Amino acid sequence: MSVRVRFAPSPTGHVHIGNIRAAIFNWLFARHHAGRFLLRIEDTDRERSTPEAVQAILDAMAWLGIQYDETPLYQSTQHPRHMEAAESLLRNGHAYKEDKGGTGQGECILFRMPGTDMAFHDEIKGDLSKKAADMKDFVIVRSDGSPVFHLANVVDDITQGITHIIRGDDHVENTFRHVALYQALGAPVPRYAHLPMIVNAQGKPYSKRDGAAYVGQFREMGYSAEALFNYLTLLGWSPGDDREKMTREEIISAFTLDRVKSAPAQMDLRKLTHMNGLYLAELPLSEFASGVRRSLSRLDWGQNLDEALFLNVCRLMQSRTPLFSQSETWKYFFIDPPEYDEKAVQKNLKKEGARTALETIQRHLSPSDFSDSSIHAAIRKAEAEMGVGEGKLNQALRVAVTGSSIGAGIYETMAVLGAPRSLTRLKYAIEQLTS
RNA sequence: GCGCCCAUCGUCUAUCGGUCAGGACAUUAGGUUUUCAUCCUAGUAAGCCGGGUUCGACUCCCGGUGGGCGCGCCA
Repeated sequence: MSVRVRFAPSPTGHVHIGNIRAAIFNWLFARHHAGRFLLRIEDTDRERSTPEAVQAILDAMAWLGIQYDETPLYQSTQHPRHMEAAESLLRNGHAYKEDKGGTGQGECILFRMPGTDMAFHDEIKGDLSKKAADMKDFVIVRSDGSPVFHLANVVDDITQGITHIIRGDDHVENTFRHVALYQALGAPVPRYAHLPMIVNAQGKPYSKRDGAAYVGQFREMGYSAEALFNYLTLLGWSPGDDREKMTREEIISAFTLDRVKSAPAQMDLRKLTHMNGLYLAELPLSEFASGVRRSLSRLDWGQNLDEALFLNVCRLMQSRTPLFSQSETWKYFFIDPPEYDEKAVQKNLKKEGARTALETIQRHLSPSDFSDSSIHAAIRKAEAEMGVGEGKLNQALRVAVTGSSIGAGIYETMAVLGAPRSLTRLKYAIEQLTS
């Protein structure tokens, strides 16, 4: 039988990283087995479900390249089927009506657990079982006539012909109920696989309070979809060898449920960031540029930048940019005069000999020949004239021209900046910032 | 409280009874470079505890401890 899996989020807010990881694992499983990956929007909670949240789910999936097969199923359209199932359970004695009282809400429908011990095989956790005494009957239809999650979820999975249910660890206990429902409904029980949770440094479920927790946030922070996808894949799973940075095809072909761990995994933003840097570095310039543009567009100085200059800056900075959002430190390339970092100025410019050094450099620099190699040569001459070692003048020059003590090679930086701007800044620094 | 699950460097992980317990991130020290980053080299760093089983346990079993999840007319 061919594999059919699904991602069944409820559209009640942003897309949590743990949820999207479940989607990724389902998708990987489907692709590995040449099966189908379906999307079901569990929008029965009318109070909390919103169209915006549905869109957020669609956006997150599209961004990460998790394509679903077939038309998405909206759970709210399945109400008749849910009720039909409840009626049939009522008829054959697997369910009964009762007024649980207390709040005077009237009668609801409860599912009658079989009263026997239960067991199922989890593809990740192995054989799991539970004693009859530890399982209670549960509500499947509220007194207001609406179906509860357990019923709707199982009925929809039957409707969609789901063969494998891959979901978060927090659903393990529900599985006994769901298996009983399948059996009472006379449907074949699917295979189950429960993914370990993603936790924070305290071992608690990873939440928005631990930094970024939603897919949209990672995107805003400048992570690339491929890097996030790859990293998430490594949380609770590994290919079995030392590979980490892998292409999608490699992951698909290596992905099996028996290699998924059952212990919770802690999110490590530093490792994600490192991996992101590897991905950004190998992006075609145009793609890197568009990621940066997206990030910069939020800044007051980041819009309508000179295209040729922008591309040159991207080319220069790409290999040292671990996050798109780090481009916010590139302001000095575009805005004159640059913002001078006080500490850098104190350390490199306000010192004995700085003025003379910069003046010497100024004399050797030729506005008509401003390639990085000729700038390089000019600096070497200045150093020779002053009797200092190679590279000794670089930092002072860097601070004078960019205002910052960090950046790409200063010769390349100046070449990108161009002679007029570089020389103007140098002149300004000599006159105003040295002492 | 009851039930279920989990446990290898700080973190993510490899190991499916015999390994100097490997890799990656982070970290430390060098090197390259012009600062930062990249890159290269090297280093520090792990089997929760206690019992068994076995010629031999990180690996299998039991107990303990710790942690997580569940116990809704939420999903």
